[in-house]
Amino acid sequence: MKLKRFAEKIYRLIALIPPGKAATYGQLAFLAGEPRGARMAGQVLSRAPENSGLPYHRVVSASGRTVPHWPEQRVLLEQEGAVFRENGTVDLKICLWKPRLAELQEIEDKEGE
DNA sequence: TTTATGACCTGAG
DNA sequence: ACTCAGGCCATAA
Repeated sequence: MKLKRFAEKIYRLIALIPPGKAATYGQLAFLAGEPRGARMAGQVLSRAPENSGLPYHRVVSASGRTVPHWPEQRVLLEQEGAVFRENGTVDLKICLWKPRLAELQEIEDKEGE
């Protein structure tokens, strides 16, 4: 299953997002090697295990919208210092995560495992 | 096989 | 600056 590997990458990427910052589904999908997989990324997260310790709350839509039916997400982000705008979206102008190349290379396929 | 449904994205207007 | 239609892609019915 290819999706499994995609999901794996997504998880590893999310683990890299620092507090106070946020990544978008499309961004993650792209970094995972699936430029048009934004939607799939969302799907992966929606089914992701709840208690894996990963900072799922640091993933928002490209417009900065938080997850529907999960108001707590905003609180978590604000506690870390993330900035929100009047319209209730994350201010990506400030909080968008910009990964360094070095970190990304760590993620590169490890085929097995 | 076809249709509906999302934790989506982008370009128009 | 915001809304929307159309495009996108895997899954479920």
